[in-house]
Amino acid sequence: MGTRRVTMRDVAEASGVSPATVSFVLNDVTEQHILPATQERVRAAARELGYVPHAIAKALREGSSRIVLLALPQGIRGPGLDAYTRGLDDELARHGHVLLVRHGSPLHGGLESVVASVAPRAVIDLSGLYQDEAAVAADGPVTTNDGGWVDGLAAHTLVQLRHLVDAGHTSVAVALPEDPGWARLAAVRLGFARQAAVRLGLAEPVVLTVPRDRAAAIQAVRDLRRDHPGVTAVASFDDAVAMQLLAALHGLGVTVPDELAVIGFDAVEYGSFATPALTSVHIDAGAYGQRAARTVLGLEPPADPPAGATVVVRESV
Amino acid sequence: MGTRRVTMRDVAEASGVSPATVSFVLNDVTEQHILPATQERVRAAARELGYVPHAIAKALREGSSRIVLLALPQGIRGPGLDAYTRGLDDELARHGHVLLVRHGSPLHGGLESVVASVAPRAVIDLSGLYQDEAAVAADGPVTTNDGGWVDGLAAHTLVQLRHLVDAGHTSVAVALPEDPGWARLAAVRLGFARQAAVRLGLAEPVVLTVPRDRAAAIQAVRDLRRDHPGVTAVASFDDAVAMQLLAALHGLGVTVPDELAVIGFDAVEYGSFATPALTSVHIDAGAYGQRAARTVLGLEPPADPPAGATVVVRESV
DNA sequence: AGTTCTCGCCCGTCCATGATG
DNA sequence: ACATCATGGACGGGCGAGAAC
Repeated sequence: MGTRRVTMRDVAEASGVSPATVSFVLNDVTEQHILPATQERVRAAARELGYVPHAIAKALREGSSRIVLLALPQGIRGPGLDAYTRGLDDELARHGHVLLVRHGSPLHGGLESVVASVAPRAVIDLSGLYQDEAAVAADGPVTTNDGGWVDGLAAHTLVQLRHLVDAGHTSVAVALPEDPGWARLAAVRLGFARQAAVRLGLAEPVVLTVPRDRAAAIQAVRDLRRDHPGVTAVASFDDAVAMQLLAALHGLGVTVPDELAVIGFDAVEYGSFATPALTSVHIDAGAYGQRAARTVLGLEPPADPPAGATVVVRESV
Repeated sequence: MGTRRVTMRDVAEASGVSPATVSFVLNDVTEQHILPATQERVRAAARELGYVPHAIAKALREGSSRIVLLALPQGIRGPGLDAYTRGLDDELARHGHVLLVRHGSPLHGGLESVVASVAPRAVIDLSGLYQDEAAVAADGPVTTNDGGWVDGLAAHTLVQLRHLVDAGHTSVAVALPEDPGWARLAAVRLGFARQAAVRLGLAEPVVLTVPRDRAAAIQAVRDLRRDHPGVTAVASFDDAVAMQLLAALHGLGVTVPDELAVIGFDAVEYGSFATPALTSVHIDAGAYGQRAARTVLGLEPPADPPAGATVVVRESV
């Protein structure tokens, strides 16, 4: 119980040297020449005593902890983001850092106070991607040190639309969620979709906002089909929107994919349980996470751009 | 750029007192009487200089940071857990603490190294709930300082089964995921379901393990119906399993809920997009999170037990 | 020159000790 | 002698430039 923690001074005493020497040995400071014999004694003592460096003391000295903070909004999820997080974590671990996630309620004074009380080595703030409409107006760069995650979304959106083109579609709609919490990201993604349409020689995509309410969603789809009868496929913001769409189309008696094709984004597993099973875009974001890690740590990011996205072909396109 | 951070000594100098006095004032130490006029001067100086206490130094002194760490396994999600996290976060914020989440890969040496480098005030480790089968064997108490979250699951499982009983079912099955990552929690939940069955006067529930693979899932359901024709309802481990089940039943041409009713757990939004829309159990875990926060902070947890779960009635039961 | 040590620093906390009226 | 108000400085644990052997 009351056993005080083992400090460097304990190790120093046990091995008959000064704390400074212990520090040099345990940190492999090459500028400082320590007799191999001494090194051995120090290491042995450290091992025997079970010395563990005190992270807080180290952080005080170094000015920041070895934590990297990933700020995410509440309730934002998805396979792609999971992969991103994993890639980030792995690469950080490789360099002795730890990834901690802050699922930020915008309450609580926001990030600053958290950053102040954690003193992380770096912060990757993705919460700007998911702001309410008020914040959407001021659209500067969404985020910077994300390792290209947001830029990657552009490429992935291209993959999504290209699949529709490859399936023979020439006039498509883009389905966006109604939720204001997604407004910022929805706007970003819509921009990417427009760019992709241009590159693919498609007509300007029709925008379909899908309401939460089931009846309203059905109405929205009905309107789309009436106003834009030429549209034969819908590229969805994500799989949740796609599945809402599928449900609405089922309600309307529209067959998928024959009368209207639907493709999701960021393939979730449960998409395969829909009827028809949802075709979607699988995003392997691990490489982006790794890039982000190297960026925030000030290391050279890998030259080769990350691998992109692939289409998970099921039944809805 | 090179502006050194503002320290307590700067504030002391600016207000003509010693650092000690600044500390007493800013921390509202009542044992130490400081002239109100002096207090005002100190506070004014702190405000003007934009003094922010250095969290790491404080942590070094206090022995631990004001971080509470929530350890979760990779990829574990759900509305209930979200609510739990939010309740936890809110209550911690109310007491000047910060919740940080560690989405732990069991690699990276696990929690210990993270704890060592973060020195959190407390750790709530829910990762034990989601271990592989090897770890399942040694089933001690799953977790302790979770504010009753796990115990709550027992109550919620009772709500789930009770809904089936209220709908007139007398012989039910429990659907569990095949994924070994869920084995531990599945075992726990199955235990709760058995207890609930006893309390409700139901027969011992039949266990249905639902394979990932679609064809295999269909086969499993077919077997269930052949071997246990008396079973008229299935209580699912979670909504994902329930939706798999729905898909399999659709494939078999079994009508839901007439021939077989299905109820999910931890109502996800996309359950409403299934056909038929999935009836599920909504878990309001905020109060559990709050309890957990108070527990780990050493405060008195609220006497009244948290509100339970409610059934989201849609179409599948 | 080759090794090792002394000592101040990082910054906030709080006990023991003053200073003042 | 006695509150009341304020301060010096050790401490937590690791680091590393410069001094010392």
